[in-house]
Amino acid sequence: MNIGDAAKATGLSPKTIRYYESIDLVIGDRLTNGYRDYADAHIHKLRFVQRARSLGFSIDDCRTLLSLYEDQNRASAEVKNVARKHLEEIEAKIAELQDLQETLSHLVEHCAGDERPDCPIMDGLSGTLIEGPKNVPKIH
Amino acid sequence: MNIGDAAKATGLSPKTIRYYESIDLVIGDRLTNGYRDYADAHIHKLRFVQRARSLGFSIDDCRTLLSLYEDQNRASAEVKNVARKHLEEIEAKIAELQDLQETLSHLVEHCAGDERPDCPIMDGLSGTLIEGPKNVPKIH
DNA sequence: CCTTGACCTTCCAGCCGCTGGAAGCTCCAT
DNA sequence: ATGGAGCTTCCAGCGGCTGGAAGGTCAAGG
Repeated sequence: MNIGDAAKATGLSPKTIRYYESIDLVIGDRLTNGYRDYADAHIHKLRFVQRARSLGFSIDDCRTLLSLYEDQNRASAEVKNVARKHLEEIEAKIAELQDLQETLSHLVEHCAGDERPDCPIMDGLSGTLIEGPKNVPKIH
Repeated sequence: MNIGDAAKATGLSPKTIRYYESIDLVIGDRLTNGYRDYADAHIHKLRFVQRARSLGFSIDDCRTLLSLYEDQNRASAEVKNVARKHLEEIEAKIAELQDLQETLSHLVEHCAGDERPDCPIMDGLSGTLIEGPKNVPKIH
């Protein structure tokens, strides 16, 4: 199976599959013409990574999870640790965003939103009303 | 006021202040020795940006907000639009993360987390249990 | 047999918002 | 005069891809 079909089978883009190879995450075979070739085992791994990524696991976590996936003798505790740590990060992130949401929604609610220049949002940003979280979140 | 003091006064790092200059966001004066020099107006702008960033506004939003900040005749509606749009992004992000949280916490809860290899988390990642969001979030 | 076009290959650059580090300059206190 | 702190510029790297250029390969149709 060449990379285009592998892409369709996994929900990843060919670019992403090549990228995963370049970082030694999932490496397919090669045909004599230089084309990549993916067997079922590769497809399973790629799909595994796709799912882990869609749950927000980092590439590094995926690496760990893949090696546990391959390991017949793994302890489920190891998997659970990785997942729980990630879950905690997500929960922390949610809390952080909820803080922002609260501050912002207060500001937005109190802004008339008309043609006049007076604006509590601007006042908030100019003044010392805001004591937000230290780490600025990124929205993507 | 040189860049180090400006950094202390604004909560930004000197690096960040230089970066903001490099992207034409906030530009200070220069002394004859080449050192940057910041007056009160610059400090206010930098602090404004610092607060906007800590609320999660993008640099581009900051650019817009700064120009509204400078504009005596702005309509508060314009500010409100920027803020509301950002608020909506935050809310969308929260919803997305809550989806992940739910999926992940189910998986984690059902994993024994002992020395045996059987693991519902792995089953979830290998199988088709997960139909997560399309856009993978980033946690930072 | 030749062309077309879809696929494949590699490599380099860019996204965001900084941050680290190197190399070199200036200033101030001793 | 010297040392060290702080300033300057420039380049590279973080994560996780994505876009695009330049070129090789393959299968179908004329």
